[in-house]
Amino acid sequence: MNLRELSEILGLSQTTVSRALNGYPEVAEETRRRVREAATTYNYHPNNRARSLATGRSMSIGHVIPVSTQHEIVNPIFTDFISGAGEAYAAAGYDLTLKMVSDGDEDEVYRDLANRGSVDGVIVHGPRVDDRRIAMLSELGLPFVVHGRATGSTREYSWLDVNNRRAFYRATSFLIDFGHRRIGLINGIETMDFATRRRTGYREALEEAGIVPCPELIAHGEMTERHGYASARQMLNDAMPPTAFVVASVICAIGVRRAVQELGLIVGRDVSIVIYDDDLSYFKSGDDIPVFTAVRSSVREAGRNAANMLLDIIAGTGDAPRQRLMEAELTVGSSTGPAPDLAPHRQRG
Amino acid sequence: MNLRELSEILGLSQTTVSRALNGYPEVAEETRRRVREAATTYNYHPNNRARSLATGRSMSIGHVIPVSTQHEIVNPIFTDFISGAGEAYAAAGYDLTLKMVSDGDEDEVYRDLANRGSVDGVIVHGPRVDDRRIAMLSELGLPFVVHGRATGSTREYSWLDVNNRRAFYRATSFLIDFGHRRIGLINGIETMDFATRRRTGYREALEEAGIVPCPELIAHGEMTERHGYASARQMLNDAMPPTAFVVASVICAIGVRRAVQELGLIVGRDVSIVIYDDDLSYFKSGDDIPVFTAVRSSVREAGRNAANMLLDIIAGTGDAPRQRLMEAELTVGSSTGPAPDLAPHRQRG
DNA sequence: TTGAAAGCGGTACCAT
DNA sequence: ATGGTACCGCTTTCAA
Repeated sequence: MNLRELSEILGLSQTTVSRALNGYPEVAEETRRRVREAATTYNYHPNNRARSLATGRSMSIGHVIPVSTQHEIVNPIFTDFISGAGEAYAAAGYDLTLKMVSDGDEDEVYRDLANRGSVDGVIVHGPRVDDRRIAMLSELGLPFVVHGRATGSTREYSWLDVNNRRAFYRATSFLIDFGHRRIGLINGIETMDFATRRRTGYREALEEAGIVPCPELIAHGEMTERHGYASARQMLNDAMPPTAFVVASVICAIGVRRAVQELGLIVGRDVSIVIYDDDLSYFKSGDDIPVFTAVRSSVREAGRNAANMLLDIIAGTGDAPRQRLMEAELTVGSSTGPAPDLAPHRQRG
Repeated sequence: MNLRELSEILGLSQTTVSRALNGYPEVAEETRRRVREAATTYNYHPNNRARSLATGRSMSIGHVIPVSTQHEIVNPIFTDFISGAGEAYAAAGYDLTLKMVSDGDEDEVYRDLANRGSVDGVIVHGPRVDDRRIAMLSELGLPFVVHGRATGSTREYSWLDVNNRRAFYRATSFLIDFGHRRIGLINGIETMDFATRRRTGYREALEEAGIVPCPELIAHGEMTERHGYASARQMLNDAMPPTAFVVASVICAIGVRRAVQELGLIVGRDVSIVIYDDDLSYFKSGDDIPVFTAVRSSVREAGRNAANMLLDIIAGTGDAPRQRLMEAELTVGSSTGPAPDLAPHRQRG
């Protein structure tokens, strides 16, 4: 059933039927009622492609997810983020076009999206330090919002980010306040922008307390159990081992804990662990971590916010780039027991 | 730059230009060369929407992911599956439209997708036992492939699945062969079709060995650490505790291990654990599991296969429903130590 | 308040 | 081998 058929049945013009269905004010209420009824009866649904062609808007937003060929993990936080964004799109009648793209081909994917008009805007995921995609998208004229930020980009652009620097500043300060002086940082991949911000927050906290950051106590890598294990193991074997860790993901923390245990140390007594993770849903507030502090933010909400930001931009409600920094939530305690004593227990040597 | 403009520049008709660009044989090679060159020079890209309207194909595939409102977890295997499917789509010039949809609205989403012609086919994710979506999609006439199966559906339909029954049959038999008689099953949510198949495989292995399956040794739930912990804990506190567990996810297994340890038992000595997981990439072959057997299959490959299956169906290369069962891969050993002795160590009581 | 008709940017049939 | 033209299904001026 298409518009022409429906209008013929009703004995009205396509114009009127279209207007009635799209809520134009000049249609008589009685006519509108008839049209709506007929649309339901005959199960009429406007064809998306035709509408898109006529209006020039595709009513779809692109999400481009970099899938690294080296790092086999597709970050699950994308899933939550997108799920939040999806809600916003559904409410606004937009579709979501997903592009998983391996490292090299990214530019082309964006160009293609813009050139072929398959989407009205894009959300950029996983920005790297000094990400060149931002300049490219600005030039393409395709509206976009970055999930995260790209340090070093000279242009203005729209983004939504969690305050990673602040979260890690707080997590580190938290440990320092308990008396820790040697604190290891198990961080993400160094080229990712969020990892550099986290490191900055960590460093700031140390420096503020008069502690000189020590390169051996900072590890970068993919967020896996193995990375947590290997990094912690190495740090703990050092002449001056850390008494605490700030860990950038729950999964990593599991590895850290294993390393600690293998050395005959006890988590929460000999070594304290503070975890940051964008999403702890798998662990229901860190069930598996006997001693922990979780700094958490709602990824789903971030997705919804970013999507709405982009829809606003597309609607042209304003031209200036929009920025939004979400603060992370700090939770202290363990769901499996009493709140841990985070003070360094004794000096080992 | 659109087709009309390009053809005017070239002094050719739109028809010829279109044919040249789309590889029709009747175009003179010299003409084709000129056209291609001009297309590059003027950065011409055909508009997707217009093409879709003209051809009647949207060149997009829908993936509908059920996002349960109760269970806050979005299964990360979707991510890998979709990433594999994305490769297939990219190669075939298709887009991927993603719909994350909460329980209630599913029907409407499929109807909408079909009615508005936004996609040429869909992949159905997370089928439940006797899933009504299959009947609905058949009636809608929208080509679809199910990732998994729906027991109880009377119709023929296309699907791609991992042989869950067989994987759990093997995992269970494996433990039985080592002498275990009381084996706990930590399974997924009961209404999910894959969970019932897994349970069937587990039961078959037991029955074949003359062991009567015991309801207290079967736990269903969301695949979280908490579920693994709580279920294992309860089973181990029973008068007749299990000497081994078959666990349906790595995350669950972490909880199982915690439960075992809390009771002063030792994994690999007092209690054996066999894990099945669709994707172990987070753990790099189960780093964190000192004793394990992983039955693993490549989710990404499954996604690619399912996508190609659907594209075949759409291309009409055949009309009969296609089915494909992928066998899981069995790995025995631990990356963190020697292959474990899986025999039950001693009788506790 | 309603309708006629000109697009939107391609594809594909029918001529030549 | 190339061109003319009628669509595809909807939106949107302009006219009545």
